[in-house]
Amino acid sequence: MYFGHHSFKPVQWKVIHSVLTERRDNLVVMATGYGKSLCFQFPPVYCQNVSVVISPLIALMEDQVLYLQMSNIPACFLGSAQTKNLYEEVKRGHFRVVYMTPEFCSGNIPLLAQLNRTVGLSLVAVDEAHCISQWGHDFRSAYRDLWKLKKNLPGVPILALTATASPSIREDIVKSLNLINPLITCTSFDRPNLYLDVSRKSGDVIQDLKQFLIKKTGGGFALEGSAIVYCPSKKEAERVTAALCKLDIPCGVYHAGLSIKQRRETQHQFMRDEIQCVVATVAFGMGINKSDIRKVIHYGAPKEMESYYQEIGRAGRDGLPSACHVLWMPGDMALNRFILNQSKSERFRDYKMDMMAKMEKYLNSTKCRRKLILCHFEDKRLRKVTSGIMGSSNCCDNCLTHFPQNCEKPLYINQHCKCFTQGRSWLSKAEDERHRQLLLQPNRDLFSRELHFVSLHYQFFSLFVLFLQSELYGKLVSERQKLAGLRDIPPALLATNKILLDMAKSRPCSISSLKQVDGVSEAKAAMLTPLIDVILTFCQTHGLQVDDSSSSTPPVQTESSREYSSVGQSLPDSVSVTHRLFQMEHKSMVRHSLPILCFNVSHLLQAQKMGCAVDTDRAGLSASIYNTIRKSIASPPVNLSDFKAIRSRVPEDVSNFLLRLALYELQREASSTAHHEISWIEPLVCFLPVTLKSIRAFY
DNA sequence: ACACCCGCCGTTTTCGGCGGGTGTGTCGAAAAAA
Repeated sequence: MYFGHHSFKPVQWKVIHSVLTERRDNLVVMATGYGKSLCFQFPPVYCQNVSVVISPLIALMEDQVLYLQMSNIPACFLGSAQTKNLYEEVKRGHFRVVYMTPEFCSGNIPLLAQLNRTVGLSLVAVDEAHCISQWGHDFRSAYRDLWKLKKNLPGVPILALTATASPSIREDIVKSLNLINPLITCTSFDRPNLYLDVSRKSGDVIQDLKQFLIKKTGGGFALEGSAIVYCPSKKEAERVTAALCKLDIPCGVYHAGLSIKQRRETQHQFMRDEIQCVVATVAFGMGINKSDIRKVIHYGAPKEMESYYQEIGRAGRDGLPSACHVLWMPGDMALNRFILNQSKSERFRDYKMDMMAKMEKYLNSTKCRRKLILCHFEDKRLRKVTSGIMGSSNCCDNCLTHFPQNCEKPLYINQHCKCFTQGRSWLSKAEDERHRQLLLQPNRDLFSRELHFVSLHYQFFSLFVLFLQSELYGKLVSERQKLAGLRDIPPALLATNKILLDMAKSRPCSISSLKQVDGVSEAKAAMLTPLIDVILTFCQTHGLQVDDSSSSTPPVQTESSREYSSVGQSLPDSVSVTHRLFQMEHKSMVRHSLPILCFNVSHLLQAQKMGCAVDTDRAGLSASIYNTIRKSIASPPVNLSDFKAIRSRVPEDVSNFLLRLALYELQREASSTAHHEISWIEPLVCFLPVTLKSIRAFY
């Protein structure tokens, strides 16, 4: 099986089905990361013939060929950069997928026709089809010649694919390629894990960018995760690079003024995480297939919504939270205008000026940025895409109304929240293994703040509960790095972060269970075998069960995991972890502290409710408190499930947590079957061995 | 349209102001040059 454990997503299946059964033309507008490649890679493998894929960039083709070869699918590319003579092999049908540039394609239509007669073409795919409209007028006239395909290969379905196309561009694509009655498929343009914001720049690079940097303990600055900084000109890119280098941030520069060798080197270093940041012009674009980019910063106004969306689309492809910042000043528009004025075609110029005006409107807008972007791309006749978008603190600067404008959210928390002052000092100490214990003091202010703020903290602290999982994830990442280094390929090509995350969750311990992970093919599974050893060692050390999800292989249990699972078989992961820490590992809790959302002790209550033993005395429920509670609800008698009524009778200094703990005990005593939902629990402070890496990996 | 560089001027020696000139993004193919 070539594609391993791939369940087709509905849209992928719809497209593939229409190509295979109806031989119909398709226009596919598919969100980044949805998997549009599968639409043209699967049919030729299934039909045992060949797909021709038109792609604008040689680097892009090289990447995809490498990826397919790793999955044991024969693939190649044809064009001026191809040094080998592959024509005979192509004609013999040796390759399933043949990539080519539009220039090569329009000059070699007879080759395609011959291929169709001998081997059979399952389809011709035009990848990055927005190039037809975006560049077609000016530079890539070859894209405009692709109408020849339909004329010369009448029976072959044409598949136009893109991740960025507004309705007018979609129309242009259909017209330019001469598609006949095409099936038009659009997935949502929404990228919920991207936070968007816009602010003004001063021109002082360090002052402008410092807000996105974190201070290292030994002095100097660093970025959190990989980042791209887009600049409007080559000169500006060099200036920004120099400024970041001054701050000791490992970064590289990328623009068309550099030699191919230099550019390759920068991209290479970036893909292998040898540098944190690439400062670039728009030259650094397509083919950047790095899934863990955490930040895309535009240092200068983007030209238009299409390119902006494409550029920010490079962030957070692994689905983890990422941020996209624009820093601009009105003067930036002048350069964009100048460049546009170079164009001879008046119609083209007018169109682009229009697009630029839209961009400027976006930059100045106070409305939800996500909605603005979606409105730009969605079809007016199908106005439903934006309906599900709700403003939230994770969405954009305009939905983050209670934070000061022009201030980055995490930065704001770092600077203004007392709780995080401790967090920061812990982070700096935690570089040292011996100090990796966490005691966060509570802060009552926290609760008087708005709901968004509390939810932010919830998001942050709920990550602690996942610490074991993220610890394993960190180990898998470094092992992948090692493996990729040995093979001299980009780490993401070996396994995306998404795959590693899934592995950290399900902890596969055999090739067969590894193949159950979405996106792991037969060939990939074989290459990822060393990761299984990492998982096994980790699980043994931490007493974790392997093969957490349903798997054909029987799970291996260690001594401690058996002991553990015997008491809490059906507990959710997070509850199990809490319960184990408290009950089995005797981690201490600080009693009578003010409320803090660092560790959800409702897990303890949940565990208790599900029949697990909880040392109530150690949790703070002394005999005297227990008796006080018992007395205060005894006369007149009150329904044990009426928490509100009970709360009003019990002295205020007894926390909700202790009260609930006592109530469960009382209920158990009374053999009552009445249970009630826990709506709000005061969590307590506790020690938790969280590693630095685990927090960084998730936050 | 705008930023930036360079050289000149005036005045009086070390530098600010001014004005003119220049540069300002990207793609692959192919032909021509080295």
